Amino acid sequence: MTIDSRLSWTQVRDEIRARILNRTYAPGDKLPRDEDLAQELGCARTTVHRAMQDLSLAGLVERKRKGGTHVKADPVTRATFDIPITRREVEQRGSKYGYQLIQRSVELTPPAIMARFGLPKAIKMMRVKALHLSDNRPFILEDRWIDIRSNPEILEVDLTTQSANEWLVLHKPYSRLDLRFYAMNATGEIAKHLDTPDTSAVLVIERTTWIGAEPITTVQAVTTPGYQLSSVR
Amino acid sequence: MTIDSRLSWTQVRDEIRARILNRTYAPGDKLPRDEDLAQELGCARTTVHRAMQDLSLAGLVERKRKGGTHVKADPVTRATFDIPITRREVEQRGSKYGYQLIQRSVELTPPAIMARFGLPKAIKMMRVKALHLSDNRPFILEDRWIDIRSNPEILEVDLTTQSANEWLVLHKPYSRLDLRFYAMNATGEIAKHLDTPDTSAVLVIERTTWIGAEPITTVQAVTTPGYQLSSVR
DNA sequence: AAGTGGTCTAGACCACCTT
DNA sequence: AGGTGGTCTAGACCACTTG
Repeated sequence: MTIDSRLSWTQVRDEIRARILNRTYAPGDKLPRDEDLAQELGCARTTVHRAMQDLSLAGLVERKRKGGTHVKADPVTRATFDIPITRREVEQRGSKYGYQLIQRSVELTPPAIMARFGLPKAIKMMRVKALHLSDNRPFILEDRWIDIRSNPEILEVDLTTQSANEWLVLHKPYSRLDLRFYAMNATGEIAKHLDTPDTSAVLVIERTTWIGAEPITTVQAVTTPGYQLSSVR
Repeated sequence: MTIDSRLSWTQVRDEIRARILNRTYAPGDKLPRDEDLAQELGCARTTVHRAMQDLSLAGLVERKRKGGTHVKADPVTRATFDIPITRREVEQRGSKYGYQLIQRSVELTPPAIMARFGLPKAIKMMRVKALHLSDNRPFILEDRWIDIRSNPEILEVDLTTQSANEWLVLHKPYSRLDLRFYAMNATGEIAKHLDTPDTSAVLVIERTTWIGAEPITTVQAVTTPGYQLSSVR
C-alpha cells in the first residue's frame, strides 16, 4: 500500500467504479461534477477527468457537456479485437504463408454489396477472389470488392503475388470501419476452395471501409472450420 | 477552417497519422520524442501526448518509456464490440424477452472448463443451462459455470425467473475478461433447444471473467442461425 | 545511469448542450 | 444563458526500461 498523498487517476477510477458497483451511484444516476469529485477526493479536476475518460471508454458511464456524467443504465461487456493482416497471422502461428489469386474482374455491384456501402445505385468495382494458405492448406477465402474511383492504383498492382488485403492495409488509410462476424454453412464453391466438407460451420468476417463518405473496399473473409477470434489482452 | 493558432490534439493526431501513412515515419520507425514534436508543431508536450495516446489505443504506434514511440510494424484492424445483456438486446430489437431455466446443478469442472480458467485441478462449480427467448422463439442458449467460492450468493438467487447472465453482470464486477467467437454446427441437444435443423451453422460467444486471479464465471452462448455481431460506431 | 513516456497540478478558456 | 465537460499550457516529478 502506497502512503503517497497524491491520488493517481487509476485510484480515482477504481474508487468511482467501486461506488457504481456499490450502488452509491446506481444505474441511470447522475454523478457529481468533476470538480466536486476532485475536491472530495483531494486531487485536481484533470485527474478526475482522466479517470472518467477511462470509465467512459469502458462503457460504464456516459458524459455530456452540461448534461453531466451518468451511470449507464444497462451495462454492456465491451471488448476489443485485433484483426491482423492474414499473412502476419499465419506467420505468427509459425506456419508458412501462401496465397492464390482465384479471380480478378470488374463488375457491377450486386445489391448485397451496395447495401454494405449504402450505395444508392450500382457502380463498377474491382472484384478479387483469393485464397490465403497456411502450410499449404486453405486458411481464409476472401471475396473482395474495391472501389476503383478511390483506388485507381489498384488496377496497376500485380495481385497474383501480393494480396489485395495487404496492399490496401498498407497503402489505404480509412476513416470509417464496419466489422461484422457471423457463422455460415460452407456451401459448394466455398467448401471446395476451403477443402472442407459441405455444410461445415465457418466463421465469416465482413470488413467494410470508407475514406470520408467514399467507399474503399469491402471483403467477406471466410475462415476455415475451427477458426477463433479472441479479445485483446 | 479554423484560424486558431492553437493546435488541438486531434489535429496533432491527424498530422502524425498522415506522416505515418506518408511513409515519413515508416512501419517500424522510431518517431521523434514527444517534446521535439511539440516544439516542431508548436504546442505543449501534453497535447502531443494526448494525440499519441489515441494513436496508441488505435494500434498504430507503440510507446515505451525510454524506448520511445515506434510505428507498429504490422498494421492491425482494431475494433470494439459491445455485448449487451441478452434481455436488453432482445428488447432493443423491439421483441418480447423470455427466459427458461433448463438445468441447475453443482458439478466438477471438466477439462475444457478448467482450461478456460487455467485451473490446475477440477473443482466444484455451479452449472446453469438456460434459454433466452425472443418473441417466444429460441434466441440464445447459454451453458454457464459459476465459481461458488467467489460467488456464494448465487446459491440463493432464484434462477427460474432471473437469468444468471443478468444477475452476474449487475452484481459482479470483473477485472479480467476473455471473449471468443467461433462458429459451430448445432448438434443434437443444442439444435433441439434452439429449434433449428441439425448441422445449422451458429455463432458461439464464449465469455470468461475473473476478479483478480479468481474465476467468476464462464459461459458458452450459442446464438441462433443468422445472428450477427457488429462493431461499435 | 539516463532517457523517454506517464502523470499530476493549477489555472484559463472553449464548446457543447440543456434548460 | 449558463453550466458542465473538454482541452490547452507550463512546469514539475515519477516510473519504467533500455543501453
